[in-house]
Amino acid sequence: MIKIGKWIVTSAWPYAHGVPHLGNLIGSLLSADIFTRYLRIKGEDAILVSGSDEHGTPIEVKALQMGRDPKDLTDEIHSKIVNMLEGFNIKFDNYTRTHNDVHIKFVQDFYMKIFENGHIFKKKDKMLYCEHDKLFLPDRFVVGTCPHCGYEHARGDQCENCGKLLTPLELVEPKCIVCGEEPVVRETTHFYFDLPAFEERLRKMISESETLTENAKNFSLNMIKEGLRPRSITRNNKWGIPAPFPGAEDLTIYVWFEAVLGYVSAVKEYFIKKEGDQDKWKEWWFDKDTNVAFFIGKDNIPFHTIIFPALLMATGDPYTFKFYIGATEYLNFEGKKFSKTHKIGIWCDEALKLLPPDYWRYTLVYLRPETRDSSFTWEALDYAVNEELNNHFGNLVQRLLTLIKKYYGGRLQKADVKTGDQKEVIKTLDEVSRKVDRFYMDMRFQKVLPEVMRLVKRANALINKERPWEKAKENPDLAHSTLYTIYRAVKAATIMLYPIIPESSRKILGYLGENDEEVSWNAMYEEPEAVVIDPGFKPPFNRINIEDIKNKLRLLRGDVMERIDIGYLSKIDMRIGTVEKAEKKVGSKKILRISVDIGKRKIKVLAGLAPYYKPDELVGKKVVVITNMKPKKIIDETSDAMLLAAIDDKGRVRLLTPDGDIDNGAKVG
RNA sequence: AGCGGGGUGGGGCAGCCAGGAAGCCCGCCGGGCUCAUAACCCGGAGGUCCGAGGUUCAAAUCCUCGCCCCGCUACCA
Repeated sequence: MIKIGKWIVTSAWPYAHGVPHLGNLIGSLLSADIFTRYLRIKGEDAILVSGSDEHGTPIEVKALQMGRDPKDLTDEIHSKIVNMLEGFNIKFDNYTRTHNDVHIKFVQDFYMKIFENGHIFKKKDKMLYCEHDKLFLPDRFVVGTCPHCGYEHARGDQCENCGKLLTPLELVEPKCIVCGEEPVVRETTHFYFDLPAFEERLRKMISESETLTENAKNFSLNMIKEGLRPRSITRNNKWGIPAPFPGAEDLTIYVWFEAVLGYVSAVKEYFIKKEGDQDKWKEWWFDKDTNVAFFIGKDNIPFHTIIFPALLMATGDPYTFKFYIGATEYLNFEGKKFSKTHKIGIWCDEALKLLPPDYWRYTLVYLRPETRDSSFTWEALDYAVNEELNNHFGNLVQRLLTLIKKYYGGRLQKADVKTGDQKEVIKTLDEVSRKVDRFYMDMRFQKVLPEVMRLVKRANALINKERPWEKAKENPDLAHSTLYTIYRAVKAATIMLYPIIPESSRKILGYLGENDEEVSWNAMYEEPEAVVIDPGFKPPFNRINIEDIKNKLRLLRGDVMERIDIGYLSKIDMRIGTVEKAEKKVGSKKILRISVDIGKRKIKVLAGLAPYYKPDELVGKKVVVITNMKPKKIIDETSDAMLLAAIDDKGRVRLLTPDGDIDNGAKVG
């Protein structure tokens, strides 16, 4: 295998004022994880770093409103994000934060160096200042009347009504968004980065880049053509990294210009923590052959193609510019933008309470907005998980394992391909793996899925056509080679999906008898002499019910569930009954077999109450029974009804019982 | 306004750069199979490829004009 060199993989730093939503996840953090996993199974040397971006006005204001210390607030949110990453199996080598000593010192030294190199200058500016909150107000913290159309709720940067771009000073009757009072104009001095000085070098760097996409290049070159402007790099915030320049005692570095340097400082911190080496990071960042992959949203492209490189250039240090930008468009939620205030969307912490991480990871890749905005829909989740992951892929795995276990005692010797159809499957495997390899390298993860599915479907078709369950007796050689071919296809599909669904892939590889910790891309081309499967295999995925998940989400949020009408309720026949007999079902830990007298007849219920009630406690108790449930088979016998019980968050279970005496058979409603 | 993306059977998309019989997935209709989680496989119906004009032996694909959708636009994180 050809090694491409060292890789630094990073993602946009989540802003620490809340837990990211599914759109943030696929755009940056998850994509970076997938790419890194891909590089590693290909044998590449990669480190994955990112962190929480915790400075800046929004957090300062939020803390102010909550009466909390900003650090205290970001501590909390940072740890939530860390938990969330763990939950989604997103494994960073260093997931850090901007309020840490290594970063703070790095940023100050970095800007001091640029300052000494003469690329930073001072300029006086007029800004709105809120005397009540003692805060300079950035664009979006001011609202007022639009001078063009008279719209009263125009924001400081743009009027949503007429679309014109504004500056806060143009607003008629401006108001502070925090307290509503009218701010005053104040003069402040800020430090500016001389971006235009780098126009030529940037143009050269971008147009000569062999790693940036056409799209990113054109977009960036266009901006340079329109002319770059100096950018102010300081703010009046208290919550931030103090600007190191002489005469900048009251200023902090503007978050944008500070957080990006985390890409470098997080690598530095990684090597300090790992090897105690202060300078090892330079072997990575100062190596012209080190590849740097950024996973960001589309709005962030110029920052990574223009501003960040210009800053690196300004230091005079030999930074690598072998940049790969994996920019995504936006993921919307059922056609609308994610919005916390309008409760549109799903947030990562909620998502983990609803489904296993791999189900989300697969669905998010399925929806990954690579060429245009896409939209999360419940139908897409349903399709991705139930059809593709479960019915096609999961079921194929289950079929293969069952066939090997049933007809070959769990051990399959190597076999050569025997039929044209088997040959076709292997040919598909080769084709698909080549394409998938390219898609990963080109950061087109979404395209991986239909390709792998093509192989999976071919494999399913081969089983149907060659009928190994019947040929195992009449033509064992044929059945044998069919199964070995399927085995190769399944293993290949599993490895190709590993970066996307790592937990499940590892599990499946374990079932297939691959017990290595390290997953390797090349293993998919190997043909072991014998395959010994794990006899304890289980279906790798389960079908999900979308309505249940929606309801679970409503419960999580404390929302009311879907409204139903009275007719719906009247279909449920609930009766009062008395428990007549109760006994533990043999061979089950949880199930009790209960007979309930409901007046005119007796009814049998199998209920999972053993952990909560002793059989004797139940006898004689008045309970509520749903008598018209469809019979449900539990283990080896059927249950004809259901008892109503309540369960709380602590996992306690209590049966419902009527208040006072009432006859058995009384209708509940 | 500027820049970018897009308009292809009921829905979602590929194909367009390097013109040559319109493809994939879902849905729908019909059939097969029972190894597999009512899962799997096969077949069928269904399209003025936004409109108009042009280039060409040949255009979804190239050119011109127009219509319609969506996103981005840097001292916002």
